[in-house]
Amino acid sequence: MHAHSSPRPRTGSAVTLEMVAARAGVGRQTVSNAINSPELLRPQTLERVRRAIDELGYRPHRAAQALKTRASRLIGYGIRSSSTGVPTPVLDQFLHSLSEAADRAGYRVVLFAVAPGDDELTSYQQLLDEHGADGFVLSGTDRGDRRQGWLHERGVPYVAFGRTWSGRDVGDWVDVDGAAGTSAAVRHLAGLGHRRIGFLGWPKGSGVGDDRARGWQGAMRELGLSTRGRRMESPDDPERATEAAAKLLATGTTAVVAASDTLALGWYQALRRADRTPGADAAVIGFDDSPIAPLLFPSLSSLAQPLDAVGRVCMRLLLARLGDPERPTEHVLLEPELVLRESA
Amino acid sequence: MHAHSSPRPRTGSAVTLEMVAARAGVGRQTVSNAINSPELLRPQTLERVRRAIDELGYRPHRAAQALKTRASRLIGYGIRSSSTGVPTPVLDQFLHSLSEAADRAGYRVVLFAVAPGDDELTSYQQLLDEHGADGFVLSGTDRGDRRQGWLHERGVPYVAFGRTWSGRDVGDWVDVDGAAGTSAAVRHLAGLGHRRIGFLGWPKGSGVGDDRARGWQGAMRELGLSTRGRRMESPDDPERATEAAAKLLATGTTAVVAASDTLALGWYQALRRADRTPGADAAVIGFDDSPIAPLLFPSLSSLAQPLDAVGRVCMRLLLARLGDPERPTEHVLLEPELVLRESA
DNA sequence: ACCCCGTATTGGAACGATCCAATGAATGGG
DNA sequence: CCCATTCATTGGATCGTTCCAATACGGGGT
Repeated sequence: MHAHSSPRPRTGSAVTLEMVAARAGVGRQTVSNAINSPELLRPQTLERVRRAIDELGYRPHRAAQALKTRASRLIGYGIRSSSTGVPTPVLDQFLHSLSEAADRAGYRVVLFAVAPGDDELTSYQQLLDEHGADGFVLSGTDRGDRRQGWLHERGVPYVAFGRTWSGRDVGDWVDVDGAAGTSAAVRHLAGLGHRRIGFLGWPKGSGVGDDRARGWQGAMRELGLSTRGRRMESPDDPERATEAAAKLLATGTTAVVAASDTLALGWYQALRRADRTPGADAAVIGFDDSPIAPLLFPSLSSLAQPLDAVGRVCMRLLLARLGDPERPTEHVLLEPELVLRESA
Repeated sequence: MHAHSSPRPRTGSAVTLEMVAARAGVGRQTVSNAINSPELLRPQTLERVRRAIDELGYRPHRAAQALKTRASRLIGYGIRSSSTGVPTPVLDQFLHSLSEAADRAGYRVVLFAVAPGDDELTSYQQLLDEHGADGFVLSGTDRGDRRQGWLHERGVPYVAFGRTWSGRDVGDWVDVDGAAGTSAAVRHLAGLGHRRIGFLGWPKGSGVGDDRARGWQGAMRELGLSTRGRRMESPDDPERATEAAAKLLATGTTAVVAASDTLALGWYQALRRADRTPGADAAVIGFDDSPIAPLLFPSLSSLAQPLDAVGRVCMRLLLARLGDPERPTEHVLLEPELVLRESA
């Protein structure tokens, strides 16, 4: 067993194609081919070049490649300026898987600050003009989002995490099927014997929220259960959510599906004020499986968005689009996973 | 009032220096100078060139710049592979402010996946060899972290969010002063009349945790309060935290400073089991001000890390280092902010 | 009028990769 | 044995910028 330190040379990073070529005793282009079209080389030559490459620790200079091939192998991810108040949600794990998937394909994710307000598009324009990205990933699309249309018009490759909520449905997207999630939640609660299942949602008008409401509604109908008076709305705020939950409780609702974990917490609090506790006889299922869910007492069942998968699929669609700008658009809906804990 | 659409031309992004030069009727280099050293031009020429630049919507091609200047104007941020289990914490807001600060300085943050395990350093090596980043930002430094030493040896510019917990203290870093935070928390609780103030911490050996414990200890001593039997340890897990908190409660502890919000939740739960409720007579202050803090009932007071500031300062130090590799290293400690809510 | 000097402006060369057309080597058929 | 044909390999030109050395310009001093 040899020494622990890797045998690979930690050469100073000024190795060029030409140097590798000299070492291997071949021409410059042959080395390039060894990397990009190995099938062109005679096996024996290939072997010799490959040895030279890793003896010298050669890596192609990305800027030089980008300049010649007109492709930066960078994917832009615009993060909206914090001055808009709310930072982009759940971005963490999504970015993680996105950038891992990108790496596997030889791409990288580059973050850029998006100017708030009217001219958020100029940030995209700028990155494009600079050739600073080959394509984009959007997230947090909402009604009236101009980015999809804008990018589409210009034929810029992109994928959105989140469907097109307004305007024509253009471009590739990946989204989580909120309706399928809430629908599964309803069926689970019904399986536990609940009949008076309510929905705690956001005010109508938000694409995401309405989608989640629809799943509850659909499942209730299929099961032959009445939805009358079982739907309450509240902004995503604990105090208001508690009030809305209290109203549901007053109508004899025994279980609730919530559009977010925050709203689910409203149900917790409403129960507590009524001197009851969440669980078998007063169940609740939240949405997003935020880090708080397992920490609550009792721990909160919730619908987890498959963010890892979303990231991977986004990158798959984007790469396909980069490879063939003319291919038909593709939409992918992924199902959230019902994570069962004590609250249901 | 003119039409809403911006008057700036949305030119296809193939504008080069040469084209601008032709339009302005000057030489190629003059345009370059207009951008990089405007003081060299006669005001009149400068004006003419500038007009040509934005008539054509010119932006320098970053790859070409990078190739010639040997600087990519990209900052690498390695995110560890998810297969290690826990995703990097609190990364969200930090990345946000980091990348905004970078943008303001004409830099951008590029994410790269770090191979887990032994050879995480090869990911850094690779990015360097490719000239894919001019410097790095690290976060989540812990004991036995080899990255700092490795980068330092090679003279690679970097900043760490998190001090060097082991080995020689090398390189620039920015960190949050955990001790100052817990110390402020103790003083606040003492100001409310508490005398038997406990500490709920992580097992000894983690740099961050020990630091937070130290602040509590120091403040207690200064106030002439005894710490005997008032410190309990638990991993960051609700159930175990509850047990530890229960022990503190049993010794008559009336207020607790916790090393994390999760641990603080343990105190909540211990109280609840004893049929009491967090608040004036049984206070607690958490750490990190996670999103859950305001959602709890009662809402949790917590020490918020100034992540926006950390991001900005990281970028400031890194830019300074990039500008002058020989400058003395700089360390910045920022104080967390005590966010008071119902629990204290 | 001449020369000189500083300021303003210029085009060639280079960064390190890939594209392309051309060359050299090897194979096979007549 | 030679030429045609394929296969393997090569060096020149190029991407768009900046560095560099050289040139053109405009006065001021003698």
